[in-house]
Amino acid sequence: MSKTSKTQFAILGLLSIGPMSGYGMRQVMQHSTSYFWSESDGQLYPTLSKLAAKGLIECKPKADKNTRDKKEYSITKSGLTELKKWLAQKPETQTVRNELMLKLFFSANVNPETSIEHFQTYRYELKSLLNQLASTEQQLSHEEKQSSHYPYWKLTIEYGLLISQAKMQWCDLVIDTLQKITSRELS
Amino acid sequence: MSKTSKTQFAILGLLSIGPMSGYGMRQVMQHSTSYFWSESDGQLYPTLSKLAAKGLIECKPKADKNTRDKKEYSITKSGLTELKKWLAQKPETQTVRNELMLKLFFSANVNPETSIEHFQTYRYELKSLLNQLASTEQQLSHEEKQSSHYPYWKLTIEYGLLISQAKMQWCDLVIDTLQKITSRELS
DNA sequence: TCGCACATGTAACGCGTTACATGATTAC
DNA sequence: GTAATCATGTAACGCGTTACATGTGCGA
Repeated sequence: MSKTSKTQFAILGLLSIGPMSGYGMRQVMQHSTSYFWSESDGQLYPTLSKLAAKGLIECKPKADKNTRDKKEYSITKSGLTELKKWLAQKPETQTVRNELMLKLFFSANVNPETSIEHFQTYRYELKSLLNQLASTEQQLSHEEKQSSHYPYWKLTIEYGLLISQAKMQWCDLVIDTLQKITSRELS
Repeated sequence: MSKTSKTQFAILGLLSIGPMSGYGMRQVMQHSTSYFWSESDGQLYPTLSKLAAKGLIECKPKADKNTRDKKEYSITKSGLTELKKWLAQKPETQTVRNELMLKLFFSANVNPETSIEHFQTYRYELKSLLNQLASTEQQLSHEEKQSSHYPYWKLTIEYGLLISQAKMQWCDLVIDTLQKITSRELS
């Protein structure tokens, strides 16, 4: 049943915040949602055209300034209705595919040192995500505190922080366990 | 670069544990890895044929008993080499797409009650996953303690437990925050 | 003037899900 | 006898990524 692409709703959602260009959407997603949602160009631009054709969004080419190719989109009434309809529906529980976990599950086939390296890299990646989230949280509490979106955005950041911290703790457990296997193998 | 399907490695990995039928793989995945990895029939069976054609796995039709259609596969030497090669490679950091989070991010557009319902459902789902993981952990410590896979399988379960608990705590935070918004709106 | 960020799009291609198709065996 | 489980497969279809294509404006 997960047939219909969610790209359209990601776009409608972003435009519910305010008018924006396709490029602007990419920027926002890269800086704010990348740890739980992202879109590629190949999805984004064609979907913008489709939504405009359906009348869910409108395009106002910025001819007023200096006629760059820039296209600014905004959400229409029917677009907002569609978005609200989707938001009211129960989120589908998606099938997960975590390669790191799949590898760990079969890692009895390789020496523990190999796995330890992977997890040290992973730990480092988690750390930089945590730093990034912390600075986004700071920024948010300064710039958006009055917005109706604020509590919701704050909750998503909270998710990122809590889950990443939990993953990091688990990472430490993994590294510790694997190191014990190594020393047991040596003795 | 994430072009090559990981289905083949999931299969090779399962066969590194022991000989198994396609159906058997489905069972194992459903019971042991579904919270971090799953395969659909449409991926599984064609990939089995491809791997057999490449000589990475072998098929021994169980003609000895009562000639059911059952096919038992086992991994070959070159298959094991391929698996180890993959395990040694750094896991790719995959792009995440979490619909629950995407909805939350835009939920200022709907009333908080709607979101609260979604999160109560989600919380319930997390709870049953936790129960399932706890019983799997019990089973594992009784049946597989001697296996070289044991520490690795235990770590994956630990992941499931820790992350699900963190998600549940966050869930409580979300529900609590949304309820405060509701009561503020009423006053 | 060179390279980067801005800015929009298209085409190819493989992946993965869903639904369909088929049939045997077992338990009630 | 009939429903559920065991068991294997195929075909259609859309989704999403990657790479390609193109061009502007700006700062070093």
